[in-house]
Amino acid sequence: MPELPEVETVREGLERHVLGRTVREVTVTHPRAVRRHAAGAADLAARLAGSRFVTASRRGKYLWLALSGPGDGEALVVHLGMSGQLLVQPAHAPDPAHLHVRIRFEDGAGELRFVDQRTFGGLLVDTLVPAADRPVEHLPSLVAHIARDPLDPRFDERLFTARLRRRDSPLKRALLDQTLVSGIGNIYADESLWRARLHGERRAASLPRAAAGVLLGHVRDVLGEALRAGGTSFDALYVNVNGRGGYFERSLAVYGREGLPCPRCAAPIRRIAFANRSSFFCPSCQRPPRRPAR
DNA sequence: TATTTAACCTGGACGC
DNA sequence: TGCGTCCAGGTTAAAT
Repeated sequence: MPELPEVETVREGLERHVLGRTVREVTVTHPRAVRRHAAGAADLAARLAGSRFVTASRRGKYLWLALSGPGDGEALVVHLGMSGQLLVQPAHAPDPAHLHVRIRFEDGAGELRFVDQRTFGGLLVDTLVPAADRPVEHLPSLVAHIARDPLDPRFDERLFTARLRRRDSPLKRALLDQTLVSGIGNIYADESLWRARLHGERRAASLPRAAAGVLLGHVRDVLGEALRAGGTSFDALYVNVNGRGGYFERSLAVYGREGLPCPRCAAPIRRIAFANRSSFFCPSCQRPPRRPAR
């Protein structure tokens, strides 16, 4: 399931394999994959044709390829959702299951394919606008509301801590809020909270400033380690552009480990339903708050 | 305004 | 074997 490390791994792959290449033709075989492109599949294809991909960027779990040529000032924006994959494959390779968008290039070499089993992901062409906190930086208008991620050199730690400590909501819900801090999904939220020995139901506003800083440090560590491992793969739903999965799942302490011993204290890991998700935690290391946030 | 909930979606796992 | 149900979860519109 793609979170920041997985999306960044894909971005790096795109940088290596599609930058500098000019789009010849785009074929959309599943309209849901481009549902966020309001003008429809034909318009998306027309906007991309003849344009060249010049940069591969990311904000949180969104990534985009800026265009030059006919699409100058616009970008192809991609969100992988839960199961989306961007694959660079030879044109003669058989179509994978759930292939929704195919992008062929003028050079006739390997094509870019968007594959998505659960269809939560998608593509669109969007206008680039100046970033609110740094107008010299441009990003798609769709992405403008997404906060910087903790690995971004321009991530404002003091602003994050202040905003976190104003939240009257559970800590884990705050970590998952992409307008507060981006790139963290269910897996890395659980892992970061475990490392910080904090329970996800604790009220964010109850966290002392120092503890918020420690938590952020653990978030950075978890994301950084996962990035170096090439991300986390479950059920083969996440792969990089070459179709290979990541290895970070071997390092998970709590996520998906219900009933198994906590690596720190050996207490059995518990799973609870939280915000329409599963939360995994150690009931011994991560004491539930006496008064959980709503 | 701030926060929470539900819906979107598919396929694998599981129970009967 | 076949059917029904549950579960996974990022985002956002709608509800509270």
